[in-house]
Amino acid sequence: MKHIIKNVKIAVNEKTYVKDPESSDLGKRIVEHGISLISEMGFERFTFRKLGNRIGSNESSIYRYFENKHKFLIYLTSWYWGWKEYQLVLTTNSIQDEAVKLEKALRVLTEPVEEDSAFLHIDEVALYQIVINEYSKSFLTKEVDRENKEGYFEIYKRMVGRLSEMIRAVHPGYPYAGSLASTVMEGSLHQHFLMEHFPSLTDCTDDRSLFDYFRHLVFSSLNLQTHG
Amino acid sequence: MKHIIKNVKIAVNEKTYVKDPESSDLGKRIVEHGISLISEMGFERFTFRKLGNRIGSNESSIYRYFENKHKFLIYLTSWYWGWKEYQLVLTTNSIQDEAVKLEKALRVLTEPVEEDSAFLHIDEVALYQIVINEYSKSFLTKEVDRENKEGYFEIYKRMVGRLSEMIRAVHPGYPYAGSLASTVMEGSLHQHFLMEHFPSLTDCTDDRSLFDYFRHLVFSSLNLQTHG
DNA sequence: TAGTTAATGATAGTAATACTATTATTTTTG
DNA sequence: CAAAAATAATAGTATTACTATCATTAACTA
Repeated sequence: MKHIIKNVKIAVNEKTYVKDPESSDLGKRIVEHGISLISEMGFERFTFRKLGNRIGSNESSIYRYFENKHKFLIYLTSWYWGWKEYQLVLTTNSIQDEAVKLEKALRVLTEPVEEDSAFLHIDEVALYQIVINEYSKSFLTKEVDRENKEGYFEIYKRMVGRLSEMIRAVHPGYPYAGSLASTVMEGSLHQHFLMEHFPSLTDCTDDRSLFDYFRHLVFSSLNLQTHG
Repeated sequence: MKHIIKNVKIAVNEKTYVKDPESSDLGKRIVEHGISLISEMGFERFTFRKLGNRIGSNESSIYRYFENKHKFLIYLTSWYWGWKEYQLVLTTNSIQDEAVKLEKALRVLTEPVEEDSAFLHIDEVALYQIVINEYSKSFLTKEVDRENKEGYFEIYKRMVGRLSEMIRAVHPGYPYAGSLASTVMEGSLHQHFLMEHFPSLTDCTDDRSLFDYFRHLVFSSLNLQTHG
């Protein structure tokens, strides 16, 4: 991913952290090794104590950055969606043809995640694995309504909104733009998971076929031929 | 739900329990109140100790039925999918027209869950809420491959298989029958969740529109008009 | 440069969780 | 009625998810 603007910072809801991890070296190491630890051992087994050990720092210091591991997960996944949104806007912005724009958006959402050299302490590929395996856990909770009110899922929601706008632009009369957009967003993560763990439940074998599937799904829903 | 055959028992993988909860009164009370407790407080906050307190029984007794709460969740959700599969087979079996059959299958998957008087100790409506809110957590783990090998997700997989068969029967040349089937299975739970917690991300407002959305999605993917 | 403040680290402690083990009591069954 | 099976009671362990306090180090300021 190449950036036009240098020194971009992905903005994440300030309520997800106690102290901005971007503001210090320790904060960045928490994020960096938090990503690797969660992707290695999974969110359930991950603890701040283990993370402290890994970075040679103290559990209590991590609590000064994040209230608990749930908030930490929301921080990380929000960062991911903010980063993806940035890519989405950047790649689709200049496209005039609405169908081509929508197709490009689907490509951004399904294509393999690559390292972004603009954020040295963040391993986007590992973070993507976390999003695939853990993102649902951030909202499948009893606190979801309160946390939603507090804005923890704003970026994701904005992204679904952008995608449904693009769908509506291609076919203004289609009545399920929001549902289709959220199906694609969630579905692409799910199909990725199935590719890795339940290959018999999907026909997708790589990112290319994943894209083809969703392109076909969306464009036939909109009664259009694909542009590939 | 009316049953043709009386005394049906939903078969769940025996490895999910230590002792079959259907085999005793205590077992049934564990299942009955386990469902209500999990749906009330969510899976994270649910513990065997709390369940023991609620049913006036002992924590250690519950461990004689289920190894841990994760296995308990897999038991409950497997039961749900087994029950749904039974309905799916029963309602679609006699239908000759493949498109009508597929449509009926989508209806079974999206229609509101009703109490089934054949299983007195199971509150299917509450169980459906558990499936919506917690099912993903049963496979989004680091143990998923081992547990998949041990057959914990067989019923769900069989159900996706049945649905993809129906899709293929309607349109043999369609190359994404498995992906479409798994998208519908997971997507219908997800859209239900969105209806309750993120209404701005979906156009579905009730089970009727949920069905309409998925019918349109599936049938336009297969280049067919709907039969409604 | 000393003094203050801020950041981090070390240590301890608590309540709850997720169990295991042992023994006692009750219920079922032959 | 005795033996076996099921359940209950109690206790105990390691870990988790924190909170609190105090010590140390780094940074910045008068």
